[in-house]
Amino acid sequence: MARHAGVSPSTVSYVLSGKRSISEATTRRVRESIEALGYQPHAGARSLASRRSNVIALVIPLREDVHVPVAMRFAVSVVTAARAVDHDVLLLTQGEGPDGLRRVAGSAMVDGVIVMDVEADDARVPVLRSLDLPSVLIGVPEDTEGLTCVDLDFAAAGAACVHHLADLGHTEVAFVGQPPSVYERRTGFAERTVAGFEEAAVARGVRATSHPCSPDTVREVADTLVRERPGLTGLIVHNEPSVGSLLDAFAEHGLTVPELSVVAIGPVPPGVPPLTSVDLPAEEVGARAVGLLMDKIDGPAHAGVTLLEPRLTARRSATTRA
Amino acid sequence: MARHAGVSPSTVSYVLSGKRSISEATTRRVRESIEALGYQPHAGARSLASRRSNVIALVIPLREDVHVPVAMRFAVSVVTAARAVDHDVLLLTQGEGPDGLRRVAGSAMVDGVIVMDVEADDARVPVLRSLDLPSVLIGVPEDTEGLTCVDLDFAAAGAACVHHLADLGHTEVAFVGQPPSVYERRTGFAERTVAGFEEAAVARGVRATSHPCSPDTVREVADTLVRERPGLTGLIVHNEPSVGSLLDAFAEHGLTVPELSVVAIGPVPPGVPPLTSVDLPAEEVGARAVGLLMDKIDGPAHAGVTLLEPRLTARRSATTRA
DNA sequence: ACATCTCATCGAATCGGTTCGACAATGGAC
DNA sequence: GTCCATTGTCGAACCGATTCGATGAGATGT
Repeated sequence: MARHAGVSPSTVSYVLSGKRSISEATTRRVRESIEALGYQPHAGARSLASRRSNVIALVIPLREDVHVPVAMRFAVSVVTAARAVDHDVLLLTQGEGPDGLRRVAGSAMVDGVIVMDVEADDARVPVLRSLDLPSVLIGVPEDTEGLTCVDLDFAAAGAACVHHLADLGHTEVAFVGQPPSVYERRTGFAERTVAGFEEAAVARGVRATSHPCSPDTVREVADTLVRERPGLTGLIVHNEPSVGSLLDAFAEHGLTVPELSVVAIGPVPPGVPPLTSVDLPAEEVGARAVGLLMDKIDGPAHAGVTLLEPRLTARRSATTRA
Repeated sequence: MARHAGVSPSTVSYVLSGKRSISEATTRRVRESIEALGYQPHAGARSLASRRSNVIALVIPLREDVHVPVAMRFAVSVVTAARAVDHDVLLLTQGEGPDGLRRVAGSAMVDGVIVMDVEADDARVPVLRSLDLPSVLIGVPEDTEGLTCVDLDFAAAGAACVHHLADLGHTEVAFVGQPPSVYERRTGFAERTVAGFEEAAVARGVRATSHPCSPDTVREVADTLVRERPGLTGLIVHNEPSVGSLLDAFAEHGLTVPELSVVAIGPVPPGVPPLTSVDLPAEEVGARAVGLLMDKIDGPAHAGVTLLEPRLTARRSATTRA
């Protein structure tokens, strides 16, 4: 390569990295040779010499209770954002657990790591602390000391739904959440949503109850609500995969939207009618996570928790109550 | 590291790779040092010297019409299988298209690539041919010359469903397939399933029609079938995300399972009643793909198309017709 | 005209492994 | 006791970039 352009290897490197000034003429010659030879620097050599692999690791969950399409949106947005800053993404699954982190860190395969689906007391967090590998969590554990986290402000999201319904005049609402297992393993976002919901309900003087819900307890949950909360007029659903069948179950009891006002948290399920909802801005979260990670990779960045403000979009599945 | 164990670097390398015989005593000493120091070889240095990165690329689709959970199952099984043979997985999205392949190949980032969601006339195929990068396709394009492909035998799957229904005495069946866009871009598996279905229907003398179906045409499709195929008794659904709402739509016309016999192709949707179906063996496909890729990486392997035999599991959503 | 400074480029060291040829020690075979 | 093969280990070259100090050529100041 260098020979083809008639310059030294170091010159080529400087043309590519721009770390020293190179004359325009030389730059052109080098670029032409690059083009002509289809030259691409050897990633391994580069990472060896520069101590940068230009790869980040993404740990994705593969638990059965996480909603896969949502996880995938995060993953795709992370890849897209990473590519935009010239980085590739190595896929780690939960399978290896903390050891996977140790491995990719120890072998210098990656410059940093993004961890999804963080639990309140996550086994990977101490490992990250001990590893001095730049990392960003998507999600918020209990103890965030020294950590960099990004997430939607789920507490605010839960509260926003309550406020929306309360503003419309509702005084009897219920929250239908994630499968029980999600709460049992203390997944941050689920807990925080319920907390935000309950707090806001108290503040607004709204009668409220909350109910975990998995795909096969949908009917049960609906039955219970119809039976025990006869005055119920508002429903907040934080359970994307089940919202469809949940509304069907209510319909069988004669309760249909918008007679029953419904607000969803999460991506809007394709279906009629379109639901009033707080969207989950996966693209933004992914992009922010990558941005923060890059900051940490070059330069000692400030740790901290970034919570994205929820945005509620009214779509007429929630209506005024006298 | 080498110094800590009192041996030369090459000896360490041979202990790790096993490419030369090393005395048991030395091996033990080296292993102890590895343990004590938490030593991990530098991936870049290794790939530079050995011309092997021990990383494979996985190109995953992110089109809106592919069913994400299914794609994810493939991805996870590929990662798992790759880890089992000491390889990591680099995630590429469709975003970069063929250039992504060129990039990772040119920079020697990966030893091979697995491509998912292959179309009949896929733009990435010629690139793969030109790249001399070991590759395996999950899916089958039109021209498979020189390619290594793995997939479920979707034609056989489509046929198996027809045979199952025909064996049960059905003579009027319909096939509800993927969204129109999937056929328009000529995705291999979708085309082959319909072909297998139609062929088998002719062979068994069954009256058959096939119908693309997207989430928002579910009702339309059901209406059409009820109206135009009054004698319909058997339904084959190759559309995981919509099967639930499709059956609901039929139910509204008074046609319920198992009065209407239903056979699904794809992962069984969680719900009652459990459907008779041909499962999509994602784990096996992923593992096979990785296995074949490893063969190609070390050793000139034989190209060819591997089609996994479909397995139909009767689950009583399809019943005898007099 | 001379010292100084800047700009562009080069050479050499370095990153941390792998691999091959060489070599000493050991053990049989004759 | 010599010769040869085998086994275990080492040394050195090499993989292909990056990076830093050095250097030569011009430009600038005086």
